[in-house]
Amino acid sequence: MRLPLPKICAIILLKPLETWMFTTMRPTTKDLAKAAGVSLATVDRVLNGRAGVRQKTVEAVNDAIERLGFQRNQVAATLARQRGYRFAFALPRSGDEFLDEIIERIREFDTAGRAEMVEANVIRLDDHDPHKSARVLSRLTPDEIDGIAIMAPETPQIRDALLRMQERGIRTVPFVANQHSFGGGDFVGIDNRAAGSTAGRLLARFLGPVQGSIIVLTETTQSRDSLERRLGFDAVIHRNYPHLTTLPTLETHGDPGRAQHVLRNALQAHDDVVGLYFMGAEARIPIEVARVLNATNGRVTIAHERTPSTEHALRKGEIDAVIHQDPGHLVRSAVRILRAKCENRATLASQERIRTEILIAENL
Amino acid sequence: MRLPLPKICAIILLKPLETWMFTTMRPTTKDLAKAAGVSLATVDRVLNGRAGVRQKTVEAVNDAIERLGFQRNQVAATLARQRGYRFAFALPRSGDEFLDEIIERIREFDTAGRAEMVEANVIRLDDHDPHKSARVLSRLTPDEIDGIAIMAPETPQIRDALLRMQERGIRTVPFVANQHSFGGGDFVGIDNRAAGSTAGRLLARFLGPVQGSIIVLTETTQSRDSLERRLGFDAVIHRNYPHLTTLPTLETHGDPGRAQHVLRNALQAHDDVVGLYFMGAEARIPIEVARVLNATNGRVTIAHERTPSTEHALRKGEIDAVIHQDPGHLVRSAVRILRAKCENRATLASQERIRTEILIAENL
DNA sequence: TAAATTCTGAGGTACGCACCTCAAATGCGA
DNA sequence: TCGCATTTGAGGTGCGTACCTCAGAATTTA
Repeated sequence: MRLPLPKICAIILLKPLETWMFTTMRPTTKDLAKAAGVSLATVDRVLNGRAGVRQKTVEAVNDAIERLGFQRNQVAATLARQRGYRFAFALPRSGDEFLDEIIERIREFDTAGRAEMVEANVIRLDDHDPHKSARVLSRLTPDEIDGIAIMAPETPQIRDALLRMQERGIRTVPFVANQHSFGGGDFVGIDNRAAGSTAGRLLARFLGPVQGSIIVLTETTQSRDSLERRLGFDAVIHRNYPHLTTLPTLETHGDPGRAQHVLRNALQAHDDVVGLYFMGAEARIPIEVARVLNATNGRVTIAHERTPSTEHALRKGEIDAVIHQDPGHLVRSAVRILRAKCENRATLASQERIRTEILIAENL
Repeated sequence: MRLPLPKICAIILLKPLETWMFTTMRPTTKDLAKAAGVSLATVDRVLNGRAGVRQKTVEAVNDAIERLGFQRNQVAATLARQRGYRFAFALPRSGDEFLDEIIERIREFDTAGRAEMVEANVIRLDDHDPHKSARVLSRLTPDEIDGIAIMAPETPQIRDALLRMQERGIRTVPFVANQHSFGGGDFVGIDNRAAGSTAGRLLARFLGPVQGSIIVLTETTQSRDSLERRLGFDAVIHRNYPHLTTLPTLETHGDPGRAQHVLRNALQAHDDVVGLYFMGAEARIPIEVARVLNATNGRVTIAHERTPSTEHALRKGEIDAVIHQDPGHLVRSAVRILRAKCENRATLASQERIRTEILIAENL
């Protein structure tokens, strides 16, 4: 039997150097079987949760796993599966620039992941028809797909479809927006309340002692994200900066005309506007409209998500900071979580926390 | 022969949904051999760069690779290697809190990587004895180690040791600090000039219209990192904020006593200090000293690297922002780069760029 | 106690590639 | 054209696991 911890010291002659060593041999299922006093077949049954093993035997095997420090070799396991992992990202059909970035990262990941037998896919859901979306999700079978990251509104239909998918053995994880943490505390994305707080703090710090009011502009206040960001934003401003006033949230509904209208109105109604907060994921429209109205000039402006629009505006000094979440990290984290679920492994929470990044022109 | 692109459509009945499909079969070395009209042995020779193949044959195989879109199955390749990947991080013996964080992440990675047949190791180098360090590195053989990430001063000895390691077939990558980009443009770490600029911009923005001078404190000005950060910092301040003056860099040499001395002197010599920039990786000492001297109170202060010290100071409001690079990303990126080198693959530059993060209390 | 049921073992194949050996074919120069 | 070195082919083994079958052992039930 090969023990888990025989090591060779890489630099045995250099004792004074602190170094830990490389493991040479790791116990295999064969070692496990011998240690547990059962056959390979039984070990396989236990490891893969197949039926037909007495409780006592299961415990004997688990005991041996513990004793040997056995870890399944995922490389061999993946190869033996005869098929790679197939993950999908269910995203809304209507998208913004940030969504485009995410999709590009998924494509990149898919290309790179081939060699590791991991594939990533995008499914576009009709965001205005929860029934249809739910039907699409309900049609997926474990044959086609191992796991799915979902960005979809929290309707009862979707919720139900998710539950049924999980029952069929498809792993799920809520992704970036529009979803409760659901079915086990996993969630891929930033804490939007903290993101709002960050924006608020930064806006106030950049303003310094200047007094006045702040315009808050977003696509729609209906979304959970907007709500949370607004909460975090207001909390910081109200608690710490009484000389600043936050105006009611304005909505663009994704329409440049309307955006221009509401922004112009707000600027006319309040002659003391010193800051703007573009709260939604689609900052392109607010930025363009603000450019036309010359609204950010002399005011501090903060937007969300790095996209070509925000990047350009940041470089030109039209806006002052961008609160961001890295789409590459989002994608890779989702895949890691889904894969860990497939393999019944835990994930390192610290590694999977998506950072709320602050971008200014200098650290783009 | 199996083509690379036969697909099954996951949602064939849902045409209106945009979706790309899952690849079912990928060409194997066997397919490659058939397509190139050579044997498996020859394919193997070409793929693994073994000698004894006519140029014309090599081209035929490469041609077939191109035509089929062949990608080596890294899962199978890793399994067949009969041994996992062994990577090491050569780090200075004397460390700061940030180095501790990095080491912790290496440990985490090592634990998690076991299942993927990747091991990570730490080798501590004596930073005051380049000869000894070089000797340590020179002793490493490809049997023991596949690649190494190196944080060590750029002495001729080290440089030489690195070259010889590369000749022996050990992959290397400069890591975080003290190293030129060396041998191919890879470097794991942030752009320190940009980091300095970021710090400068942020400091100035937080200060607003306030006039005065800024104290810059670091461990030693000898290091390349300090130099670059200072350059970036000064560039931003001088170009954009003429009402601010940057004072000459003060050095702590890692000594709290000395730190307190130089800081107190500087504060006494200049009664207009409005900001502090703790430029080194070890902000603990400056923070503690500043606390004793009550130096940051009423002044804007920026430090580098998230550590228990900086995190605590940020939460307490003793400092205003931290410029950070994520140690987890550093470690994983180094491993990805080393592994890609081992497998003769390219890496996605966009994925490997380490972000210069800005942390404030709200986005910790 | 016999029969039915549940559990277990032994053995196999497969995944895609790395690495090995040895014989045969090919190309080359003289 | 021969002899030699170089190049190629055929075949093998092994990595650690998944997944399969079927016979026989152990246990439970009637």
